[in-house]
Amino acid sequence: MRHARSNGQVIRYADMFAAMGAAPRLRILRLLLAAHPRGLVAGAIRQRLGIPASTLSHHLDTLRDVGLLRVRREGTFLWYTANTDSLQQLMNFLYAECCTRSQAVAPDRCVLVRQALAPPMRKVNS
Amino acid sequence: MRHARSNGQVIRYADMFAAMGAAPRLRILRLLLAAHPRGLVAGAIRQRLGIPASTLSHHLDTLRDVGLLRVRREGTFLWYTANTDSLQQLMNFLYAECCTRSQAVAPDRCVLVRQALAPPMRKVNS
DNA sequence: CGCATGATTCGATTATACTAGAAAGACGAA
DNA sequence: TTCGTCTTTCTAGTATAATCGAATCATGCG
Repeated sequence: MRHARSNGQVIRYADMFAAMGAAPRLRILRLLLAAHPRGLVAGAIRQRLGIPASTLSHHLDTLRDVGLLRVRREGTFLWYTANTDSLQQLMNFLYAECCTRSQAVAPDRCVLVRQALAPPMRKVNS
Repeated sequence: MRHARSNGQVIRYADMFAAMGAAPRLRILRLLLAAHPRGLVAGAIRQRLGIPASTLSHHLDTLRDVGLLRVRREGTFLWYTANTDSLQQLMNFLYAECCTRSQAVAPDRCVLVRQALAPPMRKVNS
């Protein structure tokens, strides 16, 4: 049944949106994207955002549970990185819903498409 | 202070993600996008998704509060439509974080860019 | 007005999420 | 092994969200 899968997909993306739907977690994600692909150790995130360690750990868990983060250990440090595959899927889902399945948002009004279509910028002095 | 604004923007997008972060609401949004630009009356959404009227009303409120929905009255009916401006901003935020501010996701791995770059499909018989 | 219909608000319950101090686990170095 | 550091789990309190029946509001019609 094709519908069952599509149903599960909606739940999956809803979970991802929910994980991003809290300011502390969205900030974490932004930080990790800016630090990509190296990522950051938990302590560095804690220090930059001023979040208590236990609170941060739960937020990282939430993001990891939905597949938005990956983690690898290096000695006593845990390196967190954004999972770009998931983010890509999420963007494509959003684009599909808004611009493909419907014409709600015209494709050429998305930054991505505008950039792809635009002639390369000329660098200007000063 | 530039930081304050960026801070507020993060909160705004987090709120939008949170609103989409529940399966019933994401389904509502999908439905309204598919029905764009006409939208749907509340009763039609209720019937299609099988949600009790009062529950649905709260979900619609949540989506409207963050600016993802618009509503207009026509007689006793309330027509709900997706707010494409907000969705566009949200997509562009996501793209900026993933592909511009960082190179986490290569721009050409986004459906949008691929579509814009690809040569037009040739229509095939049968 | 009196009534029917569409939709929201009220009221209440239940469930889930957020937060964070304290304790415990994991690892490396001496 | 003992210690120190990094991080997570435990525990618990508070807050917010989800749900839905009943009551209410809004509108149009006869």
